[in-house]
Amino acid sequence: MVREPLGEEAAAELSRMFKALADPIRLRLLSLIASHEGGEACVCDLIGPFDVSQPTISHHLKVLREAGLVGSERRGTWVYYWVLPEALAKLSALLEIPAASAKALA
Amino acid sequence: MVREPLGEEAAAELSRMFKALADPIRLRLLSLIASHEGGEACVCDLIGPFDVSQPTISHHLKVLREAGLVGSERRGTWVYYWVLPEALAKLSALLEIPAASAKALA
DNA sequence: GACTTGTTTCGATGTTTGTCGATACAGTCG
DNA sequence: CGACTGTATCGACAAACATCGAAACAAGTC
Repeated sequence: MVREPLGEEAAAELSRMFKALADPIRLRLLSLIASHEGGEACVCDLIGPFDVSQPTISHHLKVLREAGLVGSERRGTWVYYWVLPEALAKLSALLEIPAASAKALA
Repeated sequence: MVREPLGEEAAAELSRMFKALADPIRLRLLSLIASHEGGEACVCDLIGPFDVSQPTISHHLKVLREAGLVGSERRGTWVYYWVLPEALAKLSALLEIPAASAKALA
């Protein structure tokens, strides 16, 4: 982010991922999934903690899935979700601003 | 994010910051500012690269400012913007998922 | 003070997003 | 097969957002 001025296409793709994170419910969902034992959680684990309806949770999970932040799979009756660490790592790396480029140290 | 299931208030605050990043123009603005020499840039430097009107750029800068991602100051005729590294570092740290919590390694 | 340039705010408009209830689909168990 | 549980999709609606042009504001110059 500091070295390259970030081309239009790259910015468009990254903004899609950040957009998926730009909702408190989706952030909490992601956190619930990541902190769940085994690194995965079924939808039934994810509905209780929220005040919104089940279809709404399902919608948010779809947004996370289409953004490439989580994977999912049906196993029998339940659908399980897990975090895709590479995607988060990509965003995390982007936001690491070398101290040398901060204004105060320039 | 992995250890704590991320409380409602924390999620709300973080989602506000991610929302500011959830737009390709704002990502490119941030990148332009961060990569500009001296770590800061005046608005006049930030208009050229985009196809949108100048008020729209000003609006996006306001969003970044209110999200606490950049600081700004008027110096004579021009207004300068710079990145606030602590804010980005906070988000970056949040997205660092320890490998141990990935599904495959659980 | 009047003019000019750089920047922000305002009001309006079309689009996107979050949410819901109703419904459809998938799998399990009698 | 039929009933039941878990999950996803659909259609609708209200709220939020990106964008623009016009207008206001700020600082410098004549």
